[in-house]
Amino acid sequence: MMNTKDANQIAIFKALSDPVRLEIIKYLKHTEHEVSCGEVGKALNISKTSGSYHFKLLQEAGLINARKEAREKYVSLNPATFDKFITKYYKNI
Amino acid sequence: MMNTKDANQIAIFKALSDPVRLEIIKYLKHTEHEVSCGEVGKALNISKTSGSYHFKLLQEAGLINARKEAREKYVSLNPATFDKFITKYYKNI
DNA sequence: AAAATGGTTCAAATGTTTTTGAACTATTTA
DNA sequence: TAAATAGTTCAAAAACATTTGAACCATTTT
Repeated sequence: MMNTKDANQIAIFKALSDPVRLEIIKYLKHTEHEVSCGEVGKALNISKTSGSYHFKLLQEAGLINARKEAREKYVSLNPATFDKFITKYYKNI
Repeated sequence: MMNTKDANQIAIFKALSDPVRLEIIKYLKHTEHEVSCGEVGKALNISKTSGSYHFKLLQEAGLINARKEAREKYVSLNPATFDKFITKYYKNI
């Protein structure tokens, strides 16, 4: 009764159901272009350890794109997932 | 940074981020017409206590409509919330 | 080369959600 | 009227998610 698709859907909904992660998503939505995890963390007052944890979850859910360049990790929203997934989910449930 | 709107959104995403509740939502999506909590619980093998808990959360998130008739409680999907909310959220984030 | 910076990882502590069983209310059936 | 049925509520237990701090790796700056 619980397949891989469901697991993905749940990962996405879980990712979206936390205030910190919602703030991150909002921040990324505003900025449009990619930003470093550090910038986001500072702006939203998240410790780097906690930030690391949340970015990982968002990444795993496919809600953000991440790219590591030397020391820094750059993240940006993956609008495709957020958008497409939701509509798709509602149609195929 | 966290308003009432956010709280509602989070309640909805939380509601959708649990396997049991997703099963319930799927069940309601299939049946189209209203069904009793007992029927759903039996079909999905959820204890009545646990069912009561999950139906309450879904209700509070506005994802289902519930109506009590004598002993039984009848529930049905509230497609408006599921549908409308998601699109709205993505546009106004 | 040393110190600083940006991130990750780990384990422990803390916090939140979910499940369970017992006790309960209200309604229906025998 | 007694027993059964449909749900709810409560508190405890179990499970899961999040935060914290210390230690770490790699890169950049001094």
